[in-house]
Amino acid sequence: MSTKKQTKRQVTLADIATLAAVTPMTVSRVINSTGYVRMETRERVLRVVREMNYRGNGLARGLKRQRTETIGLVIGDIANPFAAELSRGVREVLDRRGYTLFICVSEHSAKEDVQAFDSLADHRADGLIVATRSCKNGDERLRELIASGIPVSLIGRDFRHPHADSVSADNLKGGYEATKHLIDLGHERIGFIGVSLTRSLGLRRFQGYQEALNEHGLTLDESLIVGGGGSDQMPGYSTEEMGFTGMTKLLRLKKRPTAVFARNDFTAMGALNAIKQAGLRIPEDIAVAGYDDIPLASHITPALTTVRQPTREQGRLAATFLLQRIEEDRERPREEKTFDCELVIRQSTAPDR
Amino acid sequence: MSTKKQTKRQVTLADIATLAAVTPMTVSRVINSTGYVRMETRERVLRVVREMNYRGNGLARGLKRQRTETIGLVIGDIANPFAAELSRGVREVLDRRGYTLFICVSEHSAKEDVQAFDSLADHRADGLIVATRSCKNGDERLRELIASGIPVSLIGRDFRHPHADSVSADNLKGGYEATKHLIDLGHERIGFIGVSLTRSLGLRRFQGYQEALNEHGLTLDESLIVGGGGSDQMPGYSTEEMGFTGMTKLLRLKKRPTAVFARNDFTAMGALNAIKQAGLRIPEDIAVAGYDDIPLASHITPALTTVRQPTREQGRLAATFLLQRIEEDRERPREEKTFDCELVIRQSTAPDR
DNA sequence: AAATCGTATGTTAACGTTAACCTAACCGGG
DNA sequence: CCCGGTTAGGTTAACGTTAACATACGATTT
Repeated sequence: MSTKKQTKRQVTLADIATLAAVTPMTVSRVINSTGYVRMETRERVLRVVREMNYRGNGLARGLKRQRTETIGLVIGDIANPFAAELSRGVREVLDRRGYTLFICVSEHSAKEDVQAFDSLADHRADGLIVATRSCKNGDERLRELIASGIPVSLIGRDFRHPHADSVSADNLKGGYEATKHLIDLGHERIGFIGVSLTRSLGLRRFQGYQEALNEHGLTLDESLIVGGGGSDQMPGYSTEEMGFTGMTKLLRLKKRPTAVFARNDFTAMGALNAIKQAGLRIPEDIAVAGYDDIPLASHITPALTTVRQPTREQGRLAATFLLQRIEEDRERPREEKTFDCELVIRQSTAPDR
Repeated sequence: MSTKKQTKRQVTLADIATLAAVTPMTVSRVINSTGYVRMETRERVLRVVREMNYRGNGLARGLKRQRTETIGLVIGDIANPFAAELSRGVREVLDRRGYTLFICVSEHSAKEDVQAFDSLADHRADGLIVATRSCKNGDERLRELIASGIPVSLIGRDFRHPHADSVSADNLKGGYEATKHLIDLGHERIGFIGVSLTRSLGLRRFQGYQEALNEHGLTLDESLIVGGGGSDQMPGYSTEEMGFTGMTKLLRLKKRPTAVFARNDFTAMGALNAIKQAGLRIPEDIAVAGYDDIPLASHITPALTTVRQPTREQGRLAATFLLQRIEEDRERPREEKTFDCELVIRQSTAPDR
């Protein structure tokens, strides 16, 4: 009835108990719907709970129960549609099972990666889903956390551990397929935009590109590999910039490529733009393939040929693995699943000439 | 040295204390670098801490200290570049001050909005930053949380409260400016893509559109208002679809518009695509303006005329307000700031005819 | 009529950490 | 040689919740 000036101390079970003339335990029972409580008592308690605007203290509850019903998701780049779709898949599963998802963003820096792990572990999340790129410090800390008993599920992270489940897409094969598609169309000078030759050669889709060239008797021309300019850790949203400058560089070559494969769709869109501004046509003059099949890919002109990975499924499965480990057997050996990617052919690729 | 099978019970301060032959309090002092501890003791404790792979329990610490050094950010759509940029601004400030950010996503549903608030409140986040669209239930719960003493900072949310700080951009003016720009170019039939006339007329940028038409003696033609098709709550990433179908509808009109203003850049890009596929040129046949200035906007052909809001600044300021309220005066009256938007004129708009 | 059972509570003791207070040794100055 | 201050700890009692156990009473069952 009267609004309390409850600014200093929070309302506790004990406060409710006093006002409802019962013990804290009874209030606890009412709130959690456990044990026996007489209907009349229940209602009296609930009335006070509402009147006092009581909020349970998750810290105390978690401390006592030794679980928080909370899962942490660590992603590298929040602007990335891939991360968005992933988190939807994760949430689909968690929501149904009554878990809350907290997302931490590490913006692709190793330091923040470790910080994110620590925050979530310290707040006693019941489990972690990690979707950031591997890095030495991060992997090291992850190993410690797993050793200390926190269930961990990995998505597309290049890190194996006997007690961490792992989900990924076969990006090597995806990169291979996209490149093979271009080769099958008759292209022989195929550029790759988005890796720097001095680092980040671990990128799976780039390895697929190399493999496809190899297998089809084409030699890798280093002048056709561009991108990864400044930092290798740049957040995804600026990769269209990389696509643009990379493509611009390729267009200035004496013998420019007739096709390019971009490390992701944003990069591809930057490339598309560079080609258009140079007055060339896609796919007639230069064919372009991307990776990820972001929603926009089919909504631009020309629609982008790209590689789709089952992103939401990866999120769902990672969450499912994690919950199994949490609720069933924390000690079981790791589950692992690699999804196939699917080449989506649209209008941005066509035969050479 | 030897790896413990620490799977059941977590390592606690008391465990460390026993092994280091001190009391838990001393270990606590070492870990928090408070009070007096002899160098030798400190090192002995730290050695055990490392050996046992000890992790502090944030729940217990938070319970005791009555603060968790954690801030919750609630956003509606994780795929939205706006949300991404916002969270960067927030994080910039929080990181510097030693706070951890947990992000909750509510996918634009009222129920999930409330759930997100509750999760964060129950886990005793020290404060909340709310960047979701207003809804009745959400506003109601927010009021309760604020009443129960949780500091809240709002971003672009249509909800006022005497004790919640608020940051926003003047989207009405932004919508007005964009529309005026089109009018100044001589356009008289200007479409709007992205609202349904039966609901969501509260959209500020649409109100700006209406106002601009009014002030320049143009009558609002309802057949030029399209979009908002199915759910009004659709996640942002599918809005390019809305732009495409909306624009397609406009193109089929007997008297089609010579310019369109889209509610956001994704919608604008969908519209761009529809126009191109219809064989028309931008901006010669139809001028297009978007809203938000997402990174991609300047990287497409034609580069998109759009309205930029200082997104990162909004995040920074919301976080700053929140920390002030948390650390200085929880009772102070609300701070409020509305940022100006900036019309960014690129190649997608040109004079009529 | 005693034994048994289901219902409706209350009591106690943690969960892991730390603020606040207390003790004791040591050091230099008057 | 005693006093006050610094250093290096230890002790106690919470923070808010709940699992486990204990109690009490009426209703059956034997």
